[in-house]
Amino acid sequence: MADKVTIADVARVAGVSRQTVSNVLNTPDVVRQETRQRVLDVVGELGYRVNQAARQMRTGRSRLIAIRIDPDRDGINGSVLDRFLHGLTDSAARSGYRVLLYTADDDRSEVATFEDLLGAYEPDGFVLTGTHHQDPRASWLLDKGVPFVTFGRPWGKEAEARHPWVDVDGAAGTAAATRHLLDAGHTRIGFLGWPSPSGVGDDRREGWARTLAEAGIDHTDLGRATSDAVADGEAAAHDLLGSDSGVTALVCVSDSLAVGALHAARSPGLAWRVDARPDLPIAVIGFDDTPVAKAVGLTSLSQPLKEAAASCVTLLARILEGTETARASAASPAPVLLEPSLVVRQSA
Amino acid sequence: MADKVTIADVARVAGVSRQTVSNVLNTPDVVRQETRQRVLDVVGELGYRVNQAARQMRTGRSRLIAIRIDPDRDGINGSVLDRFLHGLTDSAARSGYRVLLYTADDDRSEVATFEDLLGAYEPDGFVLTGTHHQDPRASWLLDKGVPFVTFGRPWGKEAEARHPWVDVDGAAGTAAATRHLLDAGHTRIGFLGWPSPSGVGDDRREGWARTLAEAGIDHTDLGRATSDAVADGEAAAHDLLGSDSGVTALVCVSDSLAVGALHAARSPGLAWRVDARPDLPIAVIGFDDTPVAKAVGLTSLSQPLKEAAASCVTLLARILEGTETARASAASPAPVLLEPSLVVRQSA
DNA sequence: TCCATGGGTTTGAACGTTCAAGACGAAGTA
DNA sequence: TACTTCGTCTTGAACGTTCAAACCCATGGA
Repeated sequence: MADKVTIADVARVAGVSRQTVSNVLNTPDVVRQETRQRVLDVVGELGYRVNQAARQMRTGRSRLIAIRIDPDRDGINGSVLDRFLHGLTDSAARSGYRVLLYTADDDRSEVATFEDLLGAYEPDGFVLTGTHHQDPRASWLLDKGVPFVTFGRPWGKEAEARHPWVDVDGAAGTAAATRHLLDAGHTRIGFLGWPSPSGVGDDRREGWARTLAEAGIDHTDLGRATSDAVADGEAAAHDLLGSDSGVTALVCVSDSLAVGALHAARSPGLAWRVDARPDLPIAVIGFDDTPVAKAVGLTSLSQPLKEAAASCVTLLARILEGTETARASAASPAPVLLEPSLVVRQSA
Repeated sequence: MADKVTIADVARVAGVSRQTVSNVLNTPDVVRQETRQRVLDVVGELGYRVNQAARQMRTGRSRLIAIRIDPDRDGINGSVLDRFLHGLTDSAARSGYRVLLYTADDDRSEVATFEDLLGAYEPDGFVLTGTHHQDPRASWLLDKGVPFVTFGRPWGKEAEARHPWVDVDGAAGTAAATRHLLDAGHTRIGFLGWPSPSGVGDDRREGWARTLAEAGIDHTDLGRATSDAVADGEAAAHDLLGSDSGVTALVCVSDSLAVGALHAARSPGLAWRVDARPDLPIAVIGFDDTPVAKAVGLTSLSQPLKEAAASCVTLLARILEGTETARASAASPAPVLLEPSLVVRQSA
């Protein structure tokens, strides 16, 4: 029973032509103040809303931003994307865009989905997450001239400046965490990370290594690398804490590994460590400030996801609102690098 | 540089009319086999994809399903929606639909968003989550004749049969959990829930109460109600375990409360309980099988979110594909009630 | 007086698709 | 033979919007 008010209805009631109504909505400055007001009144009165499909057909702009929603890999980190997505939807709406979801199992099928979407729904732009070395998705979009922003910097060096991106400074985060531990009196501070090469993982490791180096502490053999599962974190932490490295604190690349490390630190087999330094209980810091961290009292680094999402929208909108020429030329907006913040809880 | 292949291009190359191409795609049976094949070949060759905007303008169907993405209230439960959303996007794609996101702070603003979306993007249907008593959203959509499905049954009795819904049987879940505890030898089994009235909360409480009653156990004073936060769960569990109720196990309405209960059960102040029955360590079972549950070894009830999402899409698609008559008449498809499954971990 | 200027408005056309109606030939029926 | 039916295909028109161009009228300068 929806009445379906069209621009022609508004025009008729307001006693003007279709085009004038269109002008009131799109380029108000070319319409006489008096007429403009009259039209706006009628628009409100009839509850007119511009039909996207028709507008899109004429202008080629859908006001749609597409983003992929991941299957939560192994649970814990899932909520990060969730929060980012919420921020994105919110910011996009404020800029007059809506968010369209899609899924894909790997890069190849994601590119196939690009083609599908561009052919059918014609989203104005994409937001890519989880960028990695030699990411074929970015190059494909660049190649086709499709506007996009990545949440995650381009890890391949050469592609660096070729598209806009937003990222969180992982190294700055782990550096802050390491300083926090140094301030608490720890000197032998270990790191639980992911195997290299991993853009995100290497970045986070570097902040820890740099900070220890600055403090004049040799970090040789204080690092471990493993895949991102709680059990792996526990094993690696056991290995590190059980050795004669003297480690009393751990910075971890993720909350998953940190939760594992916490288990290890509290395990009976390592009770002697606690007895050895009762003034310095083993400290653990995670990354991402997931709900799990909150639940188990894990100190962790929180990413400003809302801001990151807002930046993505801002950058994308800037490209989309830019002239065709500006879009074609490679003048992509400056990247945005945000700082995570340390949320201190019981674990450190 | 995208070529933008239209139906006219395909028609020209294949040597037929626009309409024939359209028929090949929409009603293949009216086209001669030979012609059909020729057209399909050209479609593949040129990489033609039907333009949604144009199709939508003509047919009034957008092939878009809208759903709200919540701000994760307080963390732990957030990932439930996340997983549901992924399943929804996946199932929708298989049925030829895409998922459009929106946000809203409360029911009123959500209804306002309905109007906005229906006026502009014209989604074919909505999926509502978090249904509750006297939900104004469902009535508004019913009123306007907009197709929708709710994930969560209608809790107001009278509205019961008026729209299709999908839900997970909370009572069946807590009943299974309670039986699991009974089988393990527990008899004094407590329940940590939310204050009544709460559709979901009352339903889950009922499964516990019923099962105890069936086992001939009086559950008076074995239940507690509190808001959904870890600290609240801990306090309530303390209260219940500390009393002389003899409680040795807890079924909880959510993982948040269960995590709190776990803390309480392990707290030094209650060590005497463990000593009293060393054969029966205090058991805790949560609800939702969140990443937190997995991380802390909490036994929990897992909702079949993928199936739930698939059912939502199926029901919605059935309405949308139905004839106009069927849509107008109140013959809404039968509701779907799915069973959660118990994931057993260390805590019970 | 005539023409150029420019602000404000209107008119036709087009975007790509599908609906409704019709055209055409072959085959069946009276 | 003529009329109907059927399968296959084609032709205008329409969905609601915006672009491009034209129109109208008041103003001002030559």
